[in-house]
Amino acid sequence: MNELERFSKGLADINRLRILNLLLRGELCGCDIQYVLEASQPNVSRHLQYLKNSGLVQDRREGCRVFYRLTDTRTGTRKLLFEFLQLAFKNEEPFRSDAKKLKEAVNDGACTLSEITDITVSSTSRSTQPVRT
Amino acid sequence: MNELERFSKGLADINRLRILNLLLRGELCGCDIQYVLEASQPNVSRHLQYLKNSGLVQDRREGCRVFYRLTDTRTGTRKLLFEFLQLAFKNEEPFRSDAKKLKEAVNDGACTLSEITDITVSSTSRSTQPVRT
DNA sequence: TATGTTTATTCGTCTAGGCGAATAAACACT
DNA sequence: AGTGTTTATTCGCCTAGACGAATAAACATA
Repeated sequence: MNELERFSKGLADINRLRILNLLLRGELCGCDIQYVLEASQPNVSRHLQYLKNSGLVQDRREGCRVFYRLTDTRTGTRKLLFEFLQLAFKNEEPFRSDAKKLKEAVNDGACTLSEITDITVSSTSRSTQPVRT
Repeated sequence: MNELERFSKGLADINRLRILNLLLRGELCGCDIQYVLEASQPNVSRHLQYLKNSGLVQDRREGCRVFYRLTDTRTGTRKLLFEFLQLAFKNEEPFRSDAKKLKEAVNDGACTLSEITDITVSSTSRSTQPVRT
């Protein structure tokens, strides 16, 4: 399967689009994604694996958490794709409310957010321990 | 289903991507699309219906032929999407060879091509009758 | 070792959507 | 009416992929 086809199939689900929308704001751990999407844990995990296999997302383990981030947003087809998505997400639901909810979660002390691009976060809002169960 | 999701599902098949690649060159009738893709007639027709339902393609009947074209490439999310696709198709197979084959078909006297954007066509190459069975 | 947290996988189930063969439908032309 | 061209749909079949429940696995820490 060629690259563009893999990317396109990666986008072909509303939950995966919502995840990409969140990851455009920076690296996130699985539990925060799950919190924003209000989806089941296996659901979020499965879609994250699908996105990894599509070549759109990478991950990194840190203790018992896994952090997910977009793959190489600076070159090639992915760069163009992420630029398109950034604009397409901007004014459509549920992407707007998801972004809002993510911002509030971060302010409430969500797991972690490195490299915030689109929303402003005070440095005191970061914690190593989550506030939610 | 929201607009971005419909568009994304519209892209999630290699034959539909190949069709969009051709339609980026201009309006085309079904038989020419079928000729370039070397797919079965029901296959091409089904994917064209899917693209119509996704809101990416429109059609227009003219006699016993139906001509397909991209929907409103000049505004909103579609404009951005088609700009992305135009670049993404540029250097990847099978989109390059499809474009080449389309160009040759047009020079050989394919059905019709209005509004050529990417390839040059001599005015004498257009005919109302197809050369192929 | 025992417990809690986070993530991944397996299982069974279901639906969307892929395919070609065959048929129908729309249209042109004689 | 009859024939040919082009497009759409139906049929039966099959696979990919969606889902939650349950379980396993990875890790931290008491």
